[in-house]
Formats: sequence, structure tokens, C-alpha cells
Amino acid sequence: MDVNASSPYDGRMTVDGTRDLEFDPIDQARTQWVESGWSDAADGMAAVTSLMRAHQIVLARVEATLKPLGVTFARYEVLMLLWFSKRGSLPMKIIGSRLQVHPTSVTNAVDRLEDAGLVTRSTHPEDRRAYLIALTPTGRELAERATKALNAEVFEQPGLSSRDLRTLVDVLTRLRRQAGDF
Amino acid sequence: MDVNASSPYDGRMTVDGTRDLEFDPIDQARTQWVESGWSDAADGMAAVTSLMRAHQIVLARVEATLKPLGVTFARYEVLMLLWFSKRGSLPMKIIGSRLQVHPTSVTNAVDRLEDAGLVTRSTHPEDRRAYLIALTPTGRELAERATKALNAEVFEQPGLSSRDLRTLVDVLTRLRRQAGDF
DNA sequence: GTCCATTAGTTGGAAGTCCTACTATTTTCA
DNA sequence: TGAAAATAGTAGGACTTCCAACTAATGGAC
Repeated sequence: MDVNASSPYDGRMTVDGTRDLEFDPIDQARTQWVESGWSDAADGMAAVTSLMRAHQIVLARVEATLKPLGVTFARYEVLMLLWFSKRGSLPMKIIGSRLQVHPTSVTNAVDRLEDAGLVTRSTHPEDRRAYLIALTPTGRELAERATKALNAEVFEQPGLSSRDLRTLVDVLTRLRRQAGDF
Repeated sequence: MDVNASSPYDGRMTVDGTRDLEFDPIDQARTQWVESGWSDAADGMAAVTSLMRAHQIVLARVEATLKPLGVTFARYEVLMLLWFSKRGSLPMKIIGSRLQVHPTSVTNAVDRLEDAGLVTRSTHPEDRRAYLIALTPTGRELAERATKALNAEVFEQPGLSSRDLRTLVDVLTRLRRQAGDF
């Protein structure tokens, strides 16, 4: 992530002689958009760019938390979907539609989870094209440990007030609904 | 993206006989978090998951808009950074620190932009370890066309009200600042 | 002045995403 | 019922990100 990147070409001098960004780069970009005559697009640009950067920050925190457990966020999401499923197993297709990812991404994640002994593939009893993916005991235990870690290190310390947290979820829910997400 | 994923295993019947998600999967997950005794983490989980999904949606729109022009968003960001720079050129290091990405990501993007004839690498006159990256006329023209396209197709139609847009930027700015972004 | 630590950038590898194209089933309907 | 269309999943490729390890050049300390 290179958060501490610095250089003499931009930014201000800090107390210890290092340099740091003085202004918010996204706000600077927004200003440049307005100055270029693109005022109508400035807020949208700022929102999209903020979203990209916030995603990067949060994902990095999540991945750092999961790394010691040997899973990635993509695979963790699959584990939790299975964890919460009634029968304890789901077809690949359902996993993909719930997580809203491409079928090949599901294949990829399940391959790795299977290699790690966390899930099993078995043929669907009613559709021989499909597989049922199920948690192994190891997978179930890892899902639990990973959730404890994420809850403690990220979800309970998200870097936002409770109020901001709810506002964020509300706004993004509208964005997702508008995009046809549910 | 498989937005229209559907299946008999979940969701409701819609008018035309297809099926669709009836409930917001993120809200469902939030409920499951609370029911599992993880109330303190539920809002954080919902926020993080919403952010991931919103990012995916928005990035897909941006990439779809840029695709006809032959650039990706990662490369577009580099072009715009150069576009707005005073001298018209920047060292790799600065590009990385402004975009907050790993040096190897900059190398990757600049390699491809250079191959496409959109930027040039020249050695830094005062530091022979460094390169100065500059827009070519073609690169400048493409940056302009790409911005026009993004403004019209994404930034001016972000799928949120002006009010929500500003709220989103405000909340994400606090998140970014809290993470030490600027 | 010379040596060593730091810095700029690249290479190679792992992992995620998506897309296109493909196989193997299932379903539709004429 | 039998051919065509739709569906589930996989293979290979392009692209992004990051990390670890590396080269080359700069600059500070003695």
C-alpha cells in the first residue's frame, strides 16, 4: 500500500523532517474538475474516487487480519455463506449469485478452499451439471476463527462513528439498489 | 458481473417468470451477525461489505465506459495525474504516492501506457535512479476523450442524489483521514 | 573520501477479478 | 420424442493488486 510514500516533489514538511500530503488528493481533483469546466461531474468523480480509495484501505485491513489464518477475503466470504446455509451446502451457482461474482471466480475460490481441505465438492443429486459445496469440520472451525478475528480487528474498529457507519450503509444501499443489486 | 444471476434456490418470482433477490443480502448478513451474538460488529460488517460491493458495481461501470477507448481505470488515473501536473511530467514515485499504489503497480501501468504510445519514460535530470513520465500528444488527447466519456456516462449519472453524493464523500473522507490517507 | 544505509524502480510470483470459449447436462417445445 | 436452447461449471488469458527480492544510484557518517 505504501501509505508512507513521501517525496520532495509534493506535500509539506512535517516535524521530523519527513514529508506528507498536506491536502486531500481527492478534494484537489474535485477542484481541478470544477476549474476545467466539469462542475456537473465533479461530485460524482469525487464520490467514485473516494469509493475506490476507501475500498483499497478497508480491503487491505481485512486481508491483513485474515492473512495469519491463511485465507483471503474472497474465500472467507464463501466460507461464511456455507456457514449460514441451512443444509450446510450450496451449489456453485448460488454462491456466485449471492456474492455477485463471476462463475469463474467461484471456481477459483472453491478450488483453493478444496485444496486447503476447508470445503468439499460433491455432485448435486438432482442435477449432474452442478456441484454441491460443503464445509468440512476444519472449514467450519476456520470460518469461526476468521470471523472472531475480523470482528475484533476490523468490524468493531471500522474507523468511523456509529452514526457515520449507518449513514454509509444507507447511502450505499441506495446505490446498490439503484444498480439493480437486489 | 452476472447481475442477472438467478436460480430456483433463492429469491422471489418476478413478473416475467425469472427470479430475483427479494432481500438485500447485506442486510440479511447483518441480521445473521446480530443473531450470532456479534451485534457490536454487525454495523461494521455491513459497512465493509457494502463498500466492497459498491466498489465492484462502480468499477464495472467505469471499466465498461473506458473499454472502447482501450484504457483501464488504473491507467486512466495515471494519465489524469500527468494531465494536471504543471510540468507535464512526473517521477514514478510521485505517481505512486498520489495514487496510493505499490511501486510495482506504477511500473505495470506505465509499461502498458508506454507500449500504447500514451506516455514516455525519460531519465530524471537530477536523479539517475528515477524516470520522468510524460504524456504524449496522443496520450493527452486520449485523456481528454476518456474524461468526457466518464463524465457523461458515470460521474454525471452516479446513481445517487446530489445530497447522498456529498454525504458519501464526506463520510469516506473521514474514513480516509482516519486511516492516515492525508 | 569511502563505506553503508536509503531510495527509485524492476522482475517474478501469487491472488483476485473479469471475459470468451468450451463441455456436459437439462429443459423446452414443435 | 428429438432437436435446439438454456444452464452449470471449467479452461485459458488479460488485467489489477500486492509482496519479496533484486539492481543501480544517491547521500550521510565516520
